[in-house]
Amino acid sequence: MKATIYDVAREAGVSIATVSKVINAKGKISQERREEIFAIMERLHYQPSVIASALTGKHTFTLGLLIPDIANPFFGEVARAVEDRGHQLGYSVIICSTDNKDERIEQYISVLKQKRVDGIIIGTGMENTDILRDLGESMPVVIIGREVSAVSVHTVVADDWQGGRSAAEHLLLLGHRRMAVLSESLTVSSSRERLHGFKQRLGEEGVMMSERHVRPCKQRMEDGKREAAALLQGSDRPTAIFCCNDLLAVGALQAAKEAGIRVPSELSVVSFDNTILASVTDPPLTSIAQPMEQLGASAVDLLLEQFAQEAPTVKHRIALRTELIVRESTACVNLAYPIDN
Amino acid sequence: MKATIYDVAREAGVSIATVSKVINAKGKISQERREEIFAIMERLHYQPSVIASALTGKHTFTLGLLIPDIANPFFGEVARAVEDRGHQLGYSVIICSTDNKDERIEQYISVLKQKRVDGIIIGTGMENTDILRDLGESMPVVIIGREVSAVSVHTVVADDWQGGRSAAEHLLLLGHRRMAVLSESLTVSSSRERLHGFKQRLGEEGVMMSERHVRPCKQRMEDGKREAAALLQGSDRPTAIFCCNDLLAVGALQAAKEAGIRVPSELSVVSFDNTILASVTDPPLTSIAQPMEQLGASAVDLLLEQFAQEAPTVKHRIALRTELIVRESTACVNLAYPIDN
DNA sequence: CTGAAAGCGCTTACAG
DNA sequence: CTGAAAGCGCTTACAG
Repeated sequence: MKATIYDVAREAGVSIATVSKVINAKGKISQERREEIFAIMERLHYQPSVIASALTGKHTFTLGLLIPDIANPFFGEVARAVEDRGHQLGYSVIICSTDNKDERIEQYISVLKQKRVDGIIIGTGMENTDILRDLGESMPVVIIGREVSAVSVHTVVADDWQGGRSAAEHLLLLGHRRMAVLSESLTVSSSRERLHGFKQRLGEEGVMMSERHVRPCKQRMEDGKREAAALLQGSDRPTAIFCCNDLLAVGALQAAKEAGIRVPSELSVVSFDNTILASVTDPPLTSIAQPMEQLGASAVDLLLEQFAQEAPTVKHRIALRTELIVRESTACVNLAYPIDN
Repeated sequence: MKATIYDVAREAGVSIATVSKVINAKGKISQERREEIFAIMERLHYQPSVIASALTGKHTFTLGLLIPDIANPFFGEVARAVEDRGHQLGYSVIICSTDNKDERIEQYISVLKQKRVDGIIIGTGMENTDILRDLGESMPVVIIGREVSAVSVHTVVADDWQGGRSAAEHLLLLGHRRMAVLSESLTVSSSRERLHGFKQRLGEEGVMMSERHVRPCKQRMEDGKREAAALLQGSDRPTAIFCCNDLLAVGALQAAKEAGIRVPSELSVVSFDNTILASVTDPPLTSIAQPMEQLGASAVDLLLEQFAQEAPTVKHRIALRTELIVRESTACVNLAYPIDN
């Protein structure tokens, strides 16, 4: 049988209260006793039960992580960062892939509450933000990777606006003037910000994009491919496309290939996220890197911070800088290739 | 405050035992009482505490999943499958990325034990298999994706041997005779099996591979690239390479590109796993697909099965069929390109 | 510095 | 069909 605190106490000839104190480094216990008790715990392979101590009001040392899909490389990397920071600090993480479905979200939240997790990190989209509001009132929460302005919670995001600007900046420097954007759904704040930053930077140089050059897509690769194909057959074909995530950029690459348009000599492509996908395509993608490690780590820190304070405090919003990673999908506008038919 | 079983009992004018029985559908409770109590639970938003019921000897409804790295797309997909099957059956999963380090493995196992998870799925490599043996004796365990023959535990794997044969078969049909392999570390059983199946099928057609055409690599892409580059500069350059995972194949593609060798016209590449990476490269990779969903689901089923039976039973070993997915990285040996210098 | 006792929110024989 | 009571393995005032 597994040893309990009673076994340790009996063996040491003390009360379980004393053992509990040495385990938790509370109260004053004489040095000798402490060492003796540690020795006994070791000998009996005693491991305190997290279950029992959680029931007594302490933490479960478990966190919930809600994301759209753990199989998506971007969220996989974020999850790894959350896991690592949590592990360092003594917390485990339960993964919850929601597919952005409110129903799954509510199911998962209900389970996490029943398991009394200490806090929840939310990286998933949802229709009904009331879910979030209620949740935020009943336990520590932090949102990662997006804004939900309707609700007041701690938030950590990449600086999407600045990322969009960097993408524009890079392309402008390469001489591009006729550009297009493959964006995600514009109901997502991060997509809006990326687009906004991109357009704004263009505007500063007097460069305008026609509305039909801005194409919102669903998350998937095929969508990116289809929209990019449409973009590439117009007579005012863009010389550069800014894609709001790596998957979309892969689609753009494929569309260009099918249309017989070479990247980067005839078309530059900049993507966003810089997941492993960006380094695997041909050509490898120039991409705006999100600091996924920091994103995950900060989210955990912000969450644990809330355990400490009793009163609800002002909600933080952390925006982390993105970084332009130049690979081979971008080049100077090449005038040798006429772009007007 | 959150409602407890006492609140429900008081409200219903019954004992907590009765409430407990209706929650767990145990014993005989009159239909009326049952319905009345359900109504009250609903009204009070009562949710039973998993913590408390776990302490009383019941399940925690939580599983541990040990894998090398959740950020690796292959394991991301497996994790998603495990999560989904678990969720269906009422279980949550805690992710544990081990980096294949025994130290991390032991830390995680210790945490999982303290949290009294109901079982552990192991998809990670380890040096010291004693860890596994001990673990298997103290709680339900299933190994996924590899064999650890030294220890008797339930196992679910892809049929790696058959997968290796399929790869060989495909290449033979395309007329290839001079082939090479980029394998993972041969200490991993699945790699050995893939290689073995591949060689064996070749042998059946009287095709031999020289020893220097079999190159074990570490997991990483750069490794694959370096080894492939070495392979491609010999005078007896292979016309086809079988890569034991997608990442290695990406490396091979890159090496070929740098050497100015075209895929598939001058070199065919077959990979293994069929993760998202295989569909994103240029050309997209012909790959031996592992049934990742089934792998995950079967692992969960095999684990839960163990909760039912008291006595340790014969250990199962499930090998799931792989499937050849033909994309554009393979083609007939092209005699137009002389391969001998 | 140490311990007795109550309590966390449940489940499970057992008795009626 | 229903309930009283013990117990799961801890922590926490409180008293000494």
